[in-house]
Amino acid sequence: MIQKPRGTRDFLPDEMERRRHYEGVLRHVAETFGFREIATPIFEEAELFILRSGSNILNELYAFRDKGDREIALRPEMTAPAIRMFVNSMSNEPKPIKMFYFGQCFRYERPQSGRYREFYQFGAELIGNKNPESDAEIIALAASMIKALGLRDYRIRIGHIGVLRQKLADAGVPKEKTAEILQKLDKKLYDEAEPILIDLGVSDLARQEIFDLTGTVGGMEVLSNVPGEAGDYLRSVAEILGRMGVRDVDIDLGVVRGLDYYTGMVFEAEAPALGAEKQICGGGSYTLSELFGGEQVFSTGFAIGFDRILLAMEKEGIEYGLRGIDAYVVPASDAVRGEAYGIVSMLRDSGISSDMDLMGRKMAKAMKHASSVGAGKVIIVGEKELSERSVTVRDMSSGDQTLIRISELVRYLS
RNA sequence: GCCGGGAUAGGGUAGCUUGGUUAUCCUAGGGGACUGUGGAUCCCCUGACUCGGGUUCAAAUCUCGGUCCCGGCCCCA
Repeated sequence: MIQKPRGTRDFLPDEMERRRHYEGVLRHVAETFGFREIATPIFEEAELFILRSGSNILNELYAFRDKGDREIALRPEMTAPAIRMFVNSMSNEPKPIKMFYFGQCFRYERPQSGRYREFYQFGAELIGNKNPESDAEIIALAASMIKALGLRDYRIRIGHIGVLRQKLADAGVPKEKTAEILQKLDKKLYDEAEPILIDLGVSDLARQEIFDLTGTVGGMEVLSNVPGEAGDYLRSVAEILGRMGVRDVDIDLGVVRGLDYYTGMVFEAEAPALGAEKQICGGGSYTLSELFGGEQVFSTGFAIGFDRILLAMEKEGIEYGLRGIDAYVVPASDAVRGEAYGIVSMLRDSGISSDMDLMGRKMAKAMKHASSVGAGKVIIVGEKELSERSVTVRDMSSGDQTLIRISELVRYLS
């Protein structure tokens, strides 16, 4: 038997219906914020992703050479393709450009809980300007999406990469060491960061300031302790979020994100119930367009790990009720089967989802089947009813039955 | 890439320690009883030891390797 490749999944109809439903919830929220959907290719020139993330990502990329000798990679994320698209074809559109996307991405990693080689991301990018308004808008969108899904236990943490980078530079940390230190700080591994800083000759005072900064965690009020431009900036973001009624966010200046290209505000959301792979959303402000041959344009965006957030919802016991089918048409005998085809067809033409027995089952078995496919109503087509140009409509949850004229059926079921 | 735990019908499981009849039970699916009414009962049927090698008279069971899954580490754009 052929198995599916490692780290991939099949989605059976029940699961797919649930996924499509929540995907629709996310789309809807994005649209209410004035974002419009885009789609980009599932594969791109590998170079695109290397430009964004550095050549070390090649290890985790599904990359191959195609028949035309091109270096191709399955997309590992969708920010770079979105910005490439912007540079290629949207750079003269009125700003800000608000776009969102949903689709699968691929990473060659060891699969574990909430981590797959083929996974789904829902993301949004706001291209236009670097200002608190844009950042607040993006955070508000992310917060609204998570809320709309019904997830309860999660935290959104907002930080600012600029402050920390500046601080490290001022303290004399060379550029090539910055990433390593930021990585330690991101995980709050102060014990491991300290000796590196000492080696680099960073003073006691500067080290203390760095640790204090990354340790600035809490509600919006902790921002009053943050000096300088970044402090003012985040206070503006917080102010706008407050006006928008976004409450479920915290400040954590230790949020660092992995990448060099983030320029200012960064944020993450996590669902603690997920364990090791608990991050459900990540984003921030950045510039990428200049890397892809365009002018430098400031953007801010985020991506939600769709699979993870669904997993978190499942762990919280949030259940999705399957829709089932509106009507199931059951001929009472083979003699009236022909009439039943006409009725099911009439219902379908009117937009009422309907099905009928294709297995040649007798009535009792057909009823049973109607029940197992979640039919709301069963339309019993029998000789007795037909003689009055009617059918019997049985409500499957109550068991009540009514005689309805065929000419009235569509109206009755609508 | 590293450490650990797993894999028995479509789903969930017993059996494995101590190798030995036709591999257990539940559920699902198909058919039938009920001759025009589902979620009830009864009967029948379908359907599994992850794959490959080794040990053995004999392997679901012991052993080695592959594959996949799960928990964690690394990484996480």
